[in-house]
Amino acid sequence: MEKAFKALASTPRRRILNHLSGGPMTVGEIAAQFDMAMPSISKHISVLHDAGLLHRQKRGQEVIYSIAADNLANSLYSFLTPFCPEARDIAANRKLTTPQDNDDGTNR
Amino acid sequence: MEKAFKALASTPRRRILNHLSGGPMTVGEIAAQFDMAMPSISKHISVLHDAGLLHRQKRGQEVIYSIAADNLANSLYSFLTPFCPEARDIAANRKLTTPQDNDDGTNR
DNA sequence: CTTGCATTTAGATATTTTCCTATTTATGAA
DNA sequence: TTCATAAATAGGAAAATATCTAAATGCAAG
Repeated sequence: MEKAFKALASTPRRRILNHLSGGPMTVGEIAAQFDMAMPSISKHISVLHDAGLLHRQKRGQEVIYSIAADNLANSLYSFLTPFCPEARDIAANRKLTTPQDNDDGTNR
Repeated sequence: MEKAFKALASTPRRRILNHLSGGPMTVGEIAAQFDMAMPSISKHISVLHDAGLLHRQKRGQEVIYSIAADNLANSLYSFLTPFCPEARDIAANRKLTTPQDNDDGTNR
């Protein structure tokens, strides 16, 4: 959870997540949205992936990332629950409604 | 929201929030839980307060802080909604169930 | 095998954050 | 007023983060 919060503490990284909310994208497609050198974007993406917030899938020479919605929600909900107990309710039945949940073992 | 995420990205600050989940406390009471110099704690608290995550109330020479549960929930929920739409439901009726919501204008 | 494209890694530098000690401010009590 | 206590501010050193350019890696096509 530590990693998730660190990952979310950066505006570029939150913007990357927002772009990805439209669906899976390659690194190049993400980078095209930013006025930032490719390696910097790549680093941000890897921080998000390291935090378990992104899924990763290779297709040829491209790498496609998508939001790990489940883990994103888990991190925030489980943090929030002690302060705001009714968050538990939604956390409980989240699995029923969350859309994407594909996976990959391709860890570098 | 930027400030809230930055504030939450620190382990000591999240620990402070956890301590405060037990109820309002003075700076000294919080500091007693940490192996860290008082000014450092004071700074962490002020970062949390700046982010709107803590309420502040003076009583004599003491300053009492408490969790601004509403804003904490708001920040996280509103961020999460695009990725996890069902979060909206809980966000909508949150006001009905959230416990503490006292306020103070004492802004430094 | 060589070339080209997508992505990542390395290394350097600038900025930001963290945490300390010393000092200041604000309040209450003698 | 003077002294003591709670909290905040100031200033500085050390560590972490962000970003760049240059180089390396992985894959596919000719």
